[in-house]
Amino acid sequence: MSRYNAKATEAKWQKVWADAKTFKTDTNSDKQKYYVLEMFPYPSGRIHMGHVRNYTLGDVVARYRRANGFEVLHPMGWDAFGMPAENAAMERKVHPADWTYDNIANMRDQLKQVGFAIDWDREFATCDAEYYGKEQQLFIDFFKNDLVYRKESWVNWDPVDNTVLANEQVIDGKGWRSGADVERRKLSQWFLKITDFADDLLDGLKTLDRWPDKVRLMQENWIGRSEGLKFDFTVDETGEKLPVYTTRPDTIFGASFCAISADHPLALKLAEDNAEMAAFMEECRAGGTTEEAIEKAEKKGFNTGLHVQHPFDPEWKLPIYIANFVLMDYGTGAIFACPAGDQRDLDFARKYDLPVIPVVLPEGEEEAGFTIGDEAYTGPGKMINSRFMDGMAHTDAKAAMIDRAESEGWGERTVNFRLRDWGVSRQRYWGTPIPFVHCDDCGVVPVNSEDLPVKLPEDVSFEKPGNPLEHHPTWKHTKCPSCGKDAVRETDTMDTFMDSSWYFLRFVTPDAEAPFEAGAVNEWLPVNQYIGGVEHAILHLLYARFFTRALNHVGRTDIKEPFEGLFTQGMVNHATYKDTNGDWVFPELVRNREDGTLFRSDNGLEVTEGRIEKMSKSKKNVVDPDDIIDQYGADTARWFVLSDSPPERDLLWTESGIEGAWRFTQRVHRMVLETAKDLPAAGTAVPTDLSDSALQMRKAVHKTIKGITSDIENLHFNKAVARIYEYANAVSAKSEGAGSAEVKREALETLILLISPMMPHLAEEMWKELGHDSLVSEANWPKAIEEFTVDNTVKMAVQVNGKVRDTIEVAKDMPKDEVEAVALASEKVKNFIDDKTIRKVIVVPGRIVNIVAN
RNA sequence: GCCCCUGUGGCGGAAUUGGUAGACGCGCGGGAUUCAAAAUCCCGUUCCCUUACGGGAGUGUCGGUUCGAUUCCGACCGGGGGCACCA
Repeated sequence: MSRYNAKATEAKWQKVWADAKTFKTDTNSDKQKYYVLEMFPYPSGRIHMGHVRNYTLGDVVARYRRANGFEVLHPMGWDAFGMPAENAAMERKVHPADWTYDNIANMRDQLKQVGFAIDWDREFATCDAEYYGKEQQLFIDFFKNDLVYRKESWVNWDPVDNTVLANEQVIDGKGWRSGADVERRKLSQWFLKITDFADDLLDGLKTLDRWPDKVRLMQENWIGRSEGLKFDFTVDETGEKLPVYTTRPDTIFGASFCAISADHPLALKLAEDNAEMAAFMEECRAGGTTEEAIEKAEKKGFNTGLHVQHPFDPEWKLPIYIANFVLMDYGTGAIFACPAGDQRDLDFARKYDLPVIPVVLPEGEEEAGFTIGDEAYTGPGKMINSRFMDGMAHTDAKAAMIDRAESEGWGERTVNFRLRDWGVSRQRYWGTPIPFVHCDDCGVVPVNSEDLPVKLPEDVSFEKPGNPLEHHPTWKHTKCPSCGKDAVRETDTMDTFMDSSWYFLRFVTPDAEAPFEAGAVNEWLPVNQYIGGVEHAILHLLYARFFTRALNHVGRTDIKEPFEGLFTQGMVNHATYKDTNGDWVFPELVRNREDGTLFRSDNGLEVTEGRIEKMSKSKKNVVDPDDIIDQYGADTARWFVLSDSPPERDLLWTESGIEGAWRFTQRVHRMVLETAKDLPAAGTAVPTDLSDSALQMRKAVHKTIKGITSDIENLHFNKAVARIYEYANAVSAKSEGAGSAEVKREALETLILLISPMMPHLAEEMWKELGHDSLVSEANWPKAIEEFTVDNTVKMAVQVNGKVRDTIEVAKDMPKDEVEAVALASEKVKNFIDDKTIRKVIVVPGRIVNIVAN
């Protein structure tokens, strides 16, 4: 018997599907709709195993839903704008567009080889003017609805390359290319008012019950809603107001200083004639801006010499410091500090020798001896040293303080968010141009919609540092859309997260004149199952949720949430290898010696195996999907990425694992070919009279259908794979007598149907081998016949004092007392009860009997 | 620093969510087939004691709740992730 030729067979069926447009979606179908989407890829050049895993997961869902009668939308596109294309342009002198479209062509070919059930007719790239022109339209819509504004904002500035750097391009405070010290600069930039939706984005999380809890929690923390008190201090020396926000108004009598951000207006004003202070503020700005950097940095301050009056005692003066841990973006950019109740404040107070007054007494502590050492106390407790709040629980004190401030009129209850508005300006070429014009007379004016898209100029140079749009000779010179006078185009382009915030809408009606057709979008959205990496848990998913709300707000859709179900898959890992020179070695070059040591096949150097890590080019622990498909076929690769690990966890890629998967594809092929000729014709009914072994097999068939169906519904693909292995063993078992041939056919056909979402090419080939003229991709998902999924008897463990001593097989519906009698009758059990007295017998029907004796 | 996740044989992982721990796969050992190999098939495989029959221990560590804990609670130890211009 010939072996299964995966390569030829897979190409054959891919052509059949493509020619027949098997996976084309009818947007206006009457069938129940199901939208399954994997996060679209960045066209980096070649697909990697992470892509194979991601798109295979989605493909199983898509094919499974199709088989269950849904009209499935499963599209593919390209997240095609972004920095790597510009880097390639600089390094290799290729145009970003050429580089990107070449990469797309490559990756499209690669993806098609894996045999995904995708409607390729809907494909687009976000760098198509056709796409980003619509995005510009939406941006102008948002502008007209007051969701877009401009403000000054800080950027990382590379003074040598004359360019704005992304955080990842700043390494130890230096520009990644120039090595120059990075400066912070203020630029006028475009923002989207995501904060308008902060409460709604938070509330919406509660409705997303098919999202991982982890992702919802991350978003919740990101939005960071807090309730507190906002009030004005009075600056003692000047009488000015200094607004502060605090989430701990209960600790106000523990206040020992006031801290303001280095970007605070008061600080800026004071620094005008204080060079030392200005230098300190510069130093604050030079530090990292990430939360981590701020939290880890040493707490430093600069005494302004000014004071504020305590709100409850005008004679009580608190010094005002400029501090490096206070952010201008959060709250009012000014805080009062209670060192006893906040670690940062405490570190600061110790450093500058400021008072530390405990105000919250932990339970079990005596007020008399209680002091704060090196650790602030942030937990619950009773108020002390706090006048009218003394004795209250700290939470009650917080409410009482806010109430008092409000009734006395000097402060107000305030909800604050950590979430900041979304800065979408990028000073780069390869992105969606922001469709605005700067006119001396009319100000900032949107481009007229009939003039969209504002296309990127093609003749650009990356020789000069900085934004190519900025120094293009003609592109930015235009006429004002409003008054017609000479004017200048905006040269900022949009954050690529804009592009990925609505692509899932465009897929529904990819040829629409408008960005999308609302009617169809309202029918198809939200996406029923969205699948992608957890690295997008916050930004992409939050921006997409915001964008969807914004579109709803401007009247373009009826939907609020874009993704009903979310699944975040794990990474693909592989062992790392290093040779004796300390160079990383590709796994394909590593060979085994008899004694278990490793060497390089190309130069014979000794190799040691290192840690298991995420596949990455830098460590060379990568396996190229093309090589795997070439060697084993796409089905084997698909089968392997589905097996072994739960999809939400990391997958360990191993040579032996992929070989195991390959053996199974061969096994299925062999099982069908060896047996097909002896089977009754396709469509033969299974008789009701069955021999014992035939009945046994039929039960396995229907139990398996039931199990696999539930596994796939719950995305437990690794369990489905394990169950199919078990099932294959059952189908291979001998069965003879009445009905055995008919059951064998049913069993084999079921096997093929069940693997068809996972190994579609093999399934197609075997379906034909079993005598079918139709495509298995068009076949219905098998239905379990309930009567064959249940057994009349059940095996139960019998424990004595919690230890299993025997198992009994009893009728499924046997009453408890009878089960107990059977259990007690067991010789083995009797031996263990011995002369002990039976105190209690617990019978859990169908599960266990536990006899407690002593 | 803060927040979150995770820990089960030699390995990846199952365990109907409080009810027989180790399904299934990989690896390993033994056997069959073969002139031989590849491929394939069968048997065994948590650890310790025992020829066997059996018995004991066991889900990172230490406690707790329970008739019963991989599962729930507390503390600790190890590994991983996120923290605003990478996408």
